[in-house]
Amino acid sequence: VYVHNVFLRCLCRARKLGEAMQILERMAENGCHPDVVSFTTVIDGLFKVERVQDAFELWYKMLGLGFLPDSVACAALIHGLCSLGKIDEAYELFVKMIKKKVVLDVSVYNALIGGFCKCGKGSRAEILSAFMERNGCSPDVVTYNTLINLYSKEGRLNDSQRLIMKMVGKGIAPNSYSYNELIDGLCRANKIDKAYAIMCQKMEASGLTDVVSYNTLMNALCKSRNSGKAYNLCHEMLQKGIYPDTVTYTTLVNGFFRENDPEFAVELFHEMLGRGLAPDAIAYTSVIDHFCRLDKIDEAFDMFYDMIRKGCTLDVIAYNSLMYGLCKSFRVHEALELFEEMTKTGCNPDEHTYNLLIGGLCRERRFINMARELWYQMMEKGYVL
RNA sequence: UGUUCUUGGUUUGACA
Repeated sequence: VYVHNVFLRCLCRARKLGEAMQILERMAENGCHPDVVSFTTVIDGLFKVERVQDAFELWYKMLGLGFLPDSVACAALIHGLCSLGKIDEAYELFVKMIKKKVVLDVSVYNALIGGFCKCGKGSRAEILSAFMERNGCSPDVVTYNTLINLYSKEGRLNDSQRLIMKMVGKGIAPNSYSYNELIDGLCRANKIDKAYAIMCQKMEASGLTDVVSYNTLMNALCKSRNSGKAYNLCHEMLQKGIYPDTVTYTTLVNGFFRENDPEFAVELFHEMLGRGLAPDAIAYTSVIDHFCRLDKIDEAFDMFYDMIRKGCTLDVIAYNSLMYGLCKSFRVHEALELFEEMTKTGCNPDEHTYNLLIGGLCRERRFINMARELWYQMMEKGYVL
């Protein structure tokens, strides 16, 4: 079963859910009966490719076979729903569980608290974290981190710091997530020096500084047009034995493109390849986007094909970037072809897609009717121009 | 062997 489960996980991570489901079906025939772990793995995988319906069917199938979902399975279900914006359904399930007097694990609470945070209902997240205590479930480091992140994103830096003090007081040691979230909050409030100080003083002391800490600082520097300073941090991190990753490079590449140094940006991209770091969809899209802005559509397309060749999943942002570039170069027609393609491949257009296409179509009088058509389509989906 | 928390990519406008 272990081997099968590991294999299932691999398939899910490669987004091969069809195969994963087949394997799951056939396991019993091969005399290897799937367990809760097998089901949870695939259910989680289905959510990650947004197949809610299938995930639910598998969940009920699991129940039907007499399996009792454990806390990990419950958390996976709740989180899956939340990650697709179905917070109300997640909450309903949660309430049902409470009513049945099921003893909920801290990770189930955490999943729901995170869901509330993500959809902008921070106050409900706070309420829930207070509720869990009363219900006999103590918050753990993840609970605290979830709230620290919330506060940091909302700019409530004092609350973030207060929470770190509080967890220490309760004997829960803050980890790198806790501090990285705080650092990120400080950076977003333009307090980069303070963020750096905390990294050096608090994190360094407990060996918590990691690549994410540096990436966070470097991103802040790049955003404030100090990409050079960000780049210099590379040396410092290497001295500490922390190695730049794909995120580091992507951050810098974007920084230098934005500061009108495309040559160095491209050089960094190649340096990344040279170090054996595989660019992901975000790294590719960044370069594609900047090439488009520089009217280097052909180079952008080269990257796009490269990205496909490497098996990166083309997401809505990748399509949007390229379509934007095409519109900008008055190649609206090709943009519309891509639009069709993305719809066919099951990549759903978002608000940005419609805005950019309509913007592109309006630039030429002859396309004005098509613009109108898209506008109606957009409104049907509940987007606003 | 499975779940929950942190960093990087896309649209338009207003003001200056």
